[in-house]
Formats: sequence, C-alpha cells, structure tokens
Amino acid sequence: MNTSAESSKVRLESFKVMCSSCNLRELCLPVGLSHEGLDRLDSLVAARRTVARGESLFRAGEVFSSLYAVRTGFFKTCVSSEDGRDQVTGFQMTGELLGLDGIGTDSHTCNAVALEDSKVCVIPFSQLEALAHEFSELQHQLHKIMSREIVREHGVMLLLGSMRAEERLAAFLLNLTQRLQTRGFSASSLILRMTREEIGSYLGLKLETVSRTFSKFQEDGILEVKQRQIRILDQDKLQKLVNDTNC
Amino acid sequence: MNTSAESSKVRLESFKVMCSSCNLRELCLPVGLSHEGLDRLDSLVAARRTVARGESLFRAGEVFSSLYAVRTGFFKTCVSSEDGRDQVTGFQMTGELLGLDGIGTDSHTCNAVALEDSKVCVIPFSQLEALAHEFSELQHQLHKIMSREIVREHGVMLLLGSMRAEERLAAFLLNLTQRLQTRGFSASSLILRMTREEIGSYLGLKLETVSRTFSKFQEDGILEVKQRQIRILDQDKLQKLVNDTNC
DNA sequence: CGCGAGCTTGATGCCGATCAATGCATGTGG
DNA sequence: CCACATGCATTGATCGGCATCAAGCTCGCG
Repeated sequence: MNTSAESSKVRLESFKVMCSSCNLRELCLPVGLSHEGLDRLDSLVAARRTVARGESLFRAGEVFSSLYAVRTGFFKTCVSSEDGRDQVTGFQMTGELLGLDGIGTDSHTCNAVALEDSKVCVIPFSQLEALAHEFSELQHQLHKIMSREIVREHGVMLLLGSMRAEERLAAFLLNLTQRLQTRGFSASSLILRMTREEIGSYLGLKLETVSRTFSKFQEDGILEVKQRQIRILDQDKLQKLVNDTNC
Repeated sequence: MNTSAESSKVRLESFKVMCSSCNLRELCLPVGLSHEGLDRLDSLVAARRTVARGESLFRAGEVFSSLYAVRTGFFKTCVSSEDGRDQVTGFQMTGELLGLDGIGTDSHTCNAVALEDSKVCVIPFSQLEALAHEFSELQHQLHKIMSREIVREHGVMLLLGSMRAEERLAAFLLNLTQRLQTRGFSASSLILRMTREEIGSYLGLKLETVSRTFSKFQEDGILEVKQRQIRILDQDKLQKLVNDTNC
C-alpha cells in the first residue's frame, strides 16, 4: 500500500521517446503534423512521468498546466460530488489524452488514476497552444480530439439515460475491444484493467449487477469470463444487445 | 406541424447585430478578444439564421461546416441510437455554442432543435480556426468553451449514474436558474421551454416521474408549479437535495 | 366549442439496489 | 509451508424506486 505521502511524490524522467518515432503517433496529438511540426512538438514534450498503479496523475482542484498523453498503461478518470459519491467518467488507454477538463477553469475537475503502472508524456498546455498557433494541423487535431471527447460523452449519456444493464455492459465491452483492436490487440480476448466496481460506476450500475450480467453472458454463450480475463465467443449477439429495441 | 420539406428550408438573413455591440459578448466566443479581433470576428460571422420552434438547426449526419451561437431563443440537442431511442444531451440558451460535436468527424452527430422561435449567429468553422490562428485569445476561448462542455457532461454523467429522481430534478432546476441568472433573469422564477418528456430524456427519467417529482416538490413547499411556470420557494431545500448524501 | 398535445395521478410490476454469505486468488508473517 | 488476512468476485434473498399501463385533466388553438 502506498501512503498518500508517497503517492504525492512526482517522478519525472526522460525515458526518451520522440513523438516522431512513437508508434502511437497515428492515434495521438501528432496526427497530420508535418515533419517540422513533429520536431517542434518533440522539443515541447520534454518530460515524461511514471505513475504507479493506484497513484493519481492529477486530482480535482489541482492547478491545470499540462495535458498528458498515455504512453503505456491504463487510467480511469472520475469526478466526485460533494457528498462523496463518485462517478468514473472514462477509461484511457495508450495514445489517449488526459486533462482536457482542466482547460476551462485552469484547474482540474476530475481525478486521473493509473489502473496499472503507466507512463505518460507531459504536454505543457500553454506551449501547446503556442505551437498550435504556428501549425494549423496541430490546432485542428486538438479541436478534433476535444470534439470527439464531447461526442463520446454523448454516447455515455445515451447509455446511462436509456439502456438496461445488459445493453450497457455489451456496449462497454464492444467499445473496449474496438479501441484495443485499433492498437493491434485481439478483438475477441481481453484482460480488464478495472474492477467490477469501477465498471459499475462508469455504467451507472452496482458491482453485483455487473458481476451477475457477466455471469448471464457466460450462461448465454456470449462470453467466457474468468475473473478479469474475458473472451468474446459471440460478437454478433453482443452487438445485437446494443442495437435491438430491447429484450 | 412543419413538414420536413418545409423545415429544410434554410432562412438566412442579416438581422444585423455586431459581436462588438452584442450584449452577449461577455458570455460568448468574443470573451477576452481585442477590439481588432472583434471586428475581424464580426466580418466572419456574416450570416444569421432564424429557426422556428420545432425546426432543426442541424441534424445528425449532416456535413459540419459551422458553429452556431444562440442569439435569441432556446434549443435542445439530442442523439439517437440505431433503434430509435433518443437522449437529450443538452439545452442551450443565449450565448451558448452549438455544433461542437461536428468538429471531430466533419459531420454532425446530434440534432439541434429550436424549442422556441430562435435566431443564431453562423460561424464558419474553418474561418474561425484561421482567425484563432491570428488571435490567441480567441483560440484560448474556444478551447475553454470546449473544455467546459466536457466538464458539464461529466456532471451529467454523475447525475445519470448515481442520483435519484429528486436529486436529478433539483440539480437540473438549479443549473437552469443559475444560467438564467447569469443572463439577468430572476433566480427564483422561470418558464420551462421544454416538455416533461424532454426533461425526462435529459435526466434519464420517464415523463411521469418528472411530473410526480414536480408535484412532490410542490407538496413539500419547495416549488410552485403551474404547468411550465416554476417558482422556487425554497432554494436551500433544493440545494440540499443535490448535496446531501441521500434521503 | 371541441380537439389534441401535454400534464397529472393512480395501480401494478419489474429491474436493479441492497444486504448478506461464500468463494477465490494473492500476499504476508509466523 | 501453512494459517490467516485482504481485496475482489460470485451468488442468493429481499426490497424499493422508477417504469409501465391506464385513466382523467388542463389549456391553447383552429
């Protein structure tokens, strides 16, 4: 167990990886950027940071100064209400940006927690804006990323507002595998990095309901579930659960 | 009832209002912009558009080319799943931007419908990006607006994921009045522009539940409800409903 | 005036929450 | 190496909040 004192130590390093040679550059901020732009982005993203499993990358209330691109590992973001309830608002994997929530008020509004040992690229935001000023492709890519985040959240609102438990879990699994597939992983087999409770929080369900729904999917021959190891046996049925009017 | 043929007629006009003299400029895109920048923005926002109650400003699937700033009136945005369920994702009032969802894929992903006769300023996005390129305050303001939209949606996710009906409606009313107050309206009295069903869709509830909850608030002396006329009698109780751990 | 869209209110039922016990994997210290 | 603690997952029993179904009601409008 990490004490909170320990977890507040920030480890900065330069496990030197250039954007220009990063295998995530087609997913991440550099999309569409010229060679020169890439070099400039490289010099801007000087620092990398290691975040151990369970530690926070940033917390609600902290001053916002940088965006973070996930280099390796897996994160969750969550917001909490005054009375202590909290809601997982997203899971982020390699190539995805963290910290967009902080731009509006210059302070973070959610917590970003590593679900496994992770590394992120630190992108000082004011410098990024300055660079985007010079390279319109970078500016446009940033806008696209923010817009897609808004659209993703619309999808989550639809899910939370009108889907039933099975549909929610099916949509969640399909989303996860689709993103994993983009990154070159199997479309049918995955290891969950998060607990049932975290899945439940994201989907607006209790952990017991998540567990029961996994079991049901297993009985129905849709999934094979061994703790956090998931194998999708019937992708079509899963897809139909999301699409069909119901039942 | 408007036929869809009729509603597809786009009425462009120039009910000439300059950003520089617009009473919404402290809420809208021009925040922080220099005098020169304002003039440039003015020349960019050449067109205004009138949208009658019930008509769409844009629909999911349409090509994205512009953002829209609400000049007068009131809108809802909604997404729909393949099977026809739809989810209201937001209500927009004067000074707020519509269309941010379209940036990511160059096509709109939701429908924007006027809930009363409305006028919007049309902001061609590629030109806006070009101008933002010159005026960093404009760029920054756009980033802030998008970031705040992301944060707003986090709040909705918290609401949909973990609040009960009364809390949801209380949070909704407080949010509405707070935004109305920013625009110089009363903090305690408002007219709803949307139906119970639209409120329900936004809050993940059925219209009957919304109606019952309004009635309960009235019994409890928190509200006076006359159809769509709402008067808040006890702001504190409403606030406590949102904050308290529950019950 | 009478129609219809939107709203209210009641009766009933179901999905998922809650409470509770057990199982299972991992890790730790005797 | 085993005994035990701990965190997470599964499963069962029961409960409750909201959905659903079903009447009426209200008010604006042709």
